[in-house]
Amino acid sequence: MELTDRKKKVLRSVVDLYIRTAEPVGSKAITELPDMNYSSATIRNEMADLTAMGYLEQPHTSAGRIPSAAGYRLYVDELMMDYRLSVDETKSINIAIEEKMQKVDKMVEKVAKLVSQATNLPAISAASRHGSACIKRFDLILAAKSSVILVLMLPNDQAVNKVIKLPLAVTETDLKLLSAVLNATMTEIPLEDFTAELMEKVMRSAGAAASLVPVIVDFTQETLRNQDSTNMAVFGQSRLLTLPEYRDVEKAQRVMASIDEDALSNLPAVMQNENGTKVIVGPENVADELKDTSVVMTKFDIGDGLQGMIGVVGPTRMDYAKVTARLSYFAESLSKMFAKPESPQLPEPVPEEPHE
Amino acid sequence: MELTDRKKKVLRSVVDLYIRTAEPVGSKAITELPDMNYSSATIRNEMADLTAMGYLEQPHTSAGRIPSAAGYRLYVDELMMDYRLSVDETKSINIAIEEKMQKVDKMVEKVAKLVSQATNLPAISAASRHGSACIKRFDLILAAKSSVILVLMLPNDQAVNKVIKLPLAVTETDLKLLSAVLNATMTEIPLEDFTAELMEKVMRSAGAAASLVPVIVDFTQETLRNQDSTNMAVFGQSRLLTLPEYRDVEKAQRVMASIDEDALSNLPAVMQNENGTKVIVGPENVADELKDTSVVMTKFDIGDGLQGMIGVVGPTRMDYAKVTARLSYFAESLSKMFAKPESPQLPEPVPEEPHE
DNA sequence: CTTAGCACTCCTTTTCCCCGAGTGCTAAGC
DNA sequence: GCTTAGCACTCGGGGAAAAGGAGTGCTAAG
Repeated sequence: MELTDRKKKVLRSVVDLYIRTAEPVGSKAITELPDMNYSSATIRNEMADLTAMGYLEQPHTSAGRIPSAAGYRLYVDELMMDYRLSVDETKSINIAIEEKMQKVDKMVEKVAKLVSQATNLPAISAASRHGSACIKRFDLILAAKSSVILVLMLPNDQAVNKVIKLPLAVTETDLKLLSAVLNATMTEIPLEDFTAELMEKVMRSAGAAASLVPVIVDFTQETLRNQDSTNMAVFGQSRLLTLPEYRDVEKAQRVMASIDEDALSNLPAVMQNENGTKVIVGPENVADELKDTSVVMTKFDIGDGLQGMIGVVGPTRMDYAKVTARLSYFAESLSKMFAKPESPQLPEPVPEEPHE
Repeated sequence: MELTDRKKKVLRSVVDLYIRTAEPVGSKAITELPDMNYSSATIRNEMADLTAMGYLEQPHTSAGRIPSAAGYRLYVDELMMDYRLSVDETKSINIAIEEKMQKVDKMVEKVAKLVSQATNLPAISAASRHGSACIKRFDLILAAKSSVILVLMLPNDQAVNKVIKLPLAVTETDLKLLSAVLNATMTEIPLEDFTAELMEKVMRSAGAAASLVPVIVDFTQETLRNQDSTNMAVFGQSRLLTLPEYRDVEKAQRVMASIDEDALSNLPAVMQNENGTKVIVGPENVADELKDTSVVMTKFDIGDGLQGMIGVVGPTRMDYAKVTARLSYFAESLSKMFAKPESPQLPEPVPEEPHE
């Protein structure tokens, strides 16, 4: 059977209405829509066809139709009208984002909260590294006779440090040498390249402070491993409960628990290879508990090799048009924000003045 | 009317049973308890008295009794039997805690998760600073001709850093001088002492690199402010939905939303002046939405002026004995864990020595 | 191809009634 | 005087039955 334009129009109407009302849509409701100059009988025939084609479902004989997963898919891919954000909406998103988000991990939490408020759905946000992290620079600071502070500089200009107690005294000159060696051999390389040979090579050229090398390498590897991990936050789970589909407590509980239990932890990885906004309709989810839950996600750029992601979780009946529009706008604004230098640069050069 | 021993015993039994069953408790159920050698009529009389005294309530005439807030209060303060943790329980808590918790903020999240799992209730955990934070040590590292890395060392050996772009070249010697000045004047002092005079004093002695001072001071203040803030995490909200009192979705939604909306953000402050475990019974909560929700909290010591707190949120009918026992054990184990030095302490900053 | 008409389905809501757990009171018993 | 057996009464919960109604598929006419 062919999917005529009229069938598409009917399908779109059914999805639109169902999104709004959460009730099965009957033929009469469709005829009452503007631009639908057919009788209910005609619509009924079309709906019967759409049901046969798998785009609609019937909860029971004497009920209206609801979209099937395939129906939603078609709707998302082809039928839904672009939702235009109102000036108010863009304004309030911008105001929300403007508030300072200093550290990336705090930012992740705040963004989740904002997105959740903007969509009235539980939101996830994450920051993860694409590609391997590396160390940009090593510094060794002599703190006292027998202890050294190791400072690792990451590509995003964050520093990680560790205090190392020494079994024997080291001179500042030793440390200079060692840090030169470290900076020459162990910077800009990914975790995988930290081989035993590399370590030996470093140790040979490390001179008096060679005994420090194993500790340093260990800590460096650990740091890189941590860097590769993803930072995720979820917010607003309770909003699920405002929706009629989650009147059923059991169902709500299952979904919320599976959100807690990291059912979504693979999303950042999934987004890696996606562009734009991705919609996962109900059964397309891998996790069983989310089979009747949809996920909409989009990514944004944090810079420094960090990849941001925001998304929401909601019922398959979710206002995809509105949600994708808002998410995209969020992502865009965030990308812009991170593109701007976050902290004010030093003021114009001032000529040194003589003083005291 | 006097609260005889028998009345207390009856009250305790009612609370115990109601905690277990979530159903109003009738006189017959009480008589069936071991150690209750009275007829149901006698118990009925006692229960009528307890109701008159305000410790019990009757949902409707022909139903059993449920404890009132006052009843729970009395139960928590005087009547409940100590719950002894089984070896299995202590073991599993210890195993859970043993997993490395490196950074304090990650730790906060993990602990919330663990507590939630151990109690089957939503858990809150927080780390907050009592008393003012300070900087333990400043380091300036010359990264390139015109950029300097500022590393602030906090008392807990965490490092915070910032890259400062310079308007003009600075020598390593300039930086040595500046960092010596900073370490001499700006370490170990709280945020409040960062006055304009202090800054001027530093600038006068800072030499060639004086233009860096404002940026450094700004960043330092910001860092200290951040340190003062409380780090909180909530986990396991969905567990509320497993309890019969939250069959009512509206109610669950209200409670969960108010947890999200920081209704609990004052808890760390409240705990400041408390010792041991604090139980807030339903209506004792300030927030209206939590009037029929109880909170149990306890604190633990992280060291370095950081105060940890863990707590759970649940129905007024909550197994206070079990929950307080588990929380206390958690707190104890965590305090112990943080008492072990995780990393060697940083020695005093040493006066600069001539080198090269 | 469209549409009015109609019989039919079956879910939802409402109503009604019964059941029984639990009560308070009274009077008898220890 | 405290305890307890007995009893009439209350009232919510639950299930069956009935009413209501939205929506369907089919047929036949336009």
